[in-house]
Amino acid sequence: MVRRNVPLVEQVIRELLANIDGGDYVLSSGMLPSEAELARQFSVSRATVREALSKLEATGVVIRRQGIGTFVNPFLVRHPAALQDWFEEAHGFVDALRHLGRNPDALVLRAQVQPAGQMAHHLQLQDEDLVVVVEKVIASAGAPLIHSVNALPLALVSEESRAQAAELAGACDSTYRFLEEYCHSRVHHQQSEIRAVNTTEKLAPLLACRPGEACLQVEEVAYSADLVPLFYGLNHFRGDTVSFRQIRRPTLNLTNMTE
Amino acid sequence: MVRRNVPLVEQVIRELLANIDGGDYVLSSGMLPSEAELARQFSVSRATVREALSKLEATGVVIRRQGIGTFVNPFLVRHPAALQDWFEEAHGFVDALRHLGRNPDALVLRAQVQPAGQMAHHLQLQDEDLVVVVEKVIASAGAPLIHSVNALPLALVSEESRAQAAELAGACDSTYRFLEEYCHSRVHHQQSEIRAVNTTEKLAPLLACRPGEACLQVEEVAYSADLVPLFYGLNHFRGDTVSFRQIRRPTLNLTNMTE
DNA sequence: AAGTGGTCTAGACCACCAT
DNA sequence: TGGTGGTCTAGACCACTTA
Repeated sequence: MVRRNVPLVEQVIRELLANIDGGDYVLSSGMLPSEAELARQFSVSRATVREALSKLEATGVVIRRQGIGTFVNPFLVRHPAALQDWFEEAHGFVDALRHLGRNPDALVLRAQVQPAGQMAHHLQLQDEDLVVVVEKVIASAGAPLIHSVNALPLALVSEESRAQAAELAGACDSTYRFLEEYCHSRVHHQQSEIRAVNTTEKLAPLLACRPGEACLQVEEVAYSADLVPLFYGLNHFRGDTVSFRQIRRPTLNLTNMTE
Repeated sequence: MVRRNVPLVEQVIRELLANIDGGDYVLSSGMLPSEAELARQFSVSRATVREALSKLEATGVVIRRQGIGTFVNPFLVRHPAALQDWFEEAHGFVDALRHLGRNPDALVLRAQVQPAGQMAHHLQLQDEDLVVVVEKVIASAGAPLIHSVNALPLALVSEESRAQAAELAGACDSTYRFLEEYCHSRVHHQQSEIRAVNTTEKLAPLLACRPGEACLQVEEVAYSADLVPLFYGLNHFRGDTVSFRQIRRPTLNLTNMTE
């Protein structure tokens, strides 16, 4: 059942990524062939090549300089992990840690169905609507790194799985995977709020640190493409061992018209 | 001396933003006119309209849904501040706070020229190379919110300003502005590392909080388009009053080919 | 002057969603 | 079925950088 219709742009992106990973371009000062040349190589129009390069530029893989050329982002070559950074892609922490070369274990503390309560408004639900809650600790090399609580509206779970939702969710090592598997939904974007807080008495033993130690709190809501809230998450990261790396770029770089 | 050649795409973006701000589209379920219709209205090709919409989509202003239409992001309507969020645009904290409706004051504690020392490697300098250092506290409504130390290579400062670099930098309320004004450089992107730390004895009085309180530490290096490090910054945010909001999206959403 | 990326056009067809 | 956004083309000219 291979009914595919892979867009040309995507094929071009794959080719380019493969060549970059293969080091073909990096050798010669990191410069890629010109857009016209790539269009010839791939037998596509220049517009298609440009579309592909735009996406690669948006993710920070390449850097384009007018009048000069397109280059592989040298920062990527030095820190290849940055590409799969949690902040760059909307994926789970477990995946992110795996990409970073760590070997994470997830310990599920709790997986149950309960009323949404305080989390209701984040998910646009009523207080008494049911959600699937999974609480877990993610550890690497025996040391706990992250404590997370995720809540997902029970109504999203497909009917045939709804009865065993808690068990299935507890067995799944990522909320994202659970959504795709049992809810037929994909995360389109995610809104996060990041704060620094002092570890509470309750949380400290779970993160194996002293109460009062600084930790990062990330509160997030994931949405589908049609803006339905998919899940709410409250995560705490050990401050001394976890940090976020992020590359920010001005996306809407309008020229200054006042003069 | 108004030598402008504003790209059509940019003019279209401005028009669209103005209409969105004016609420023209929001009324009718938030849907924008179709791409073909906009092309007619602005007398440009559909490709130009699409380019403009792509940029607006990348910044989260609009959401496009195939087969349906393009919509103003309803989240923006509810939280208009998110658009100018510090995390979305590579601009200074002072600007960001102003956009958020607060009225920030910057108190300069120190503005001097000194050897780069430990900051050298972030800026790709030698330890003894000189940098312009500005230390300040940013407060809103009398309460300190942010403590920041920024260091910028003296070599970047244009020759005629170099002698008074420290004074000029201290007088400038944003490193970004200083770079544009006296270094003829623009920030292209910025790499940040975000951690949670406990406030030190030294820092606490500057942020008017108790030692040990959790605060957000953001360490960042700004680069020009040609990857020259422009400045290094070490910032501390009061944990109880400041939080970062961020919208993350998977930028490179390749379809799964394994099947 | 030659080569690069940046902008723009006019037109075509496809995939998706509503009705 | 008709309208929407998604993909793609071929060709043109401009702006910028380097030599």
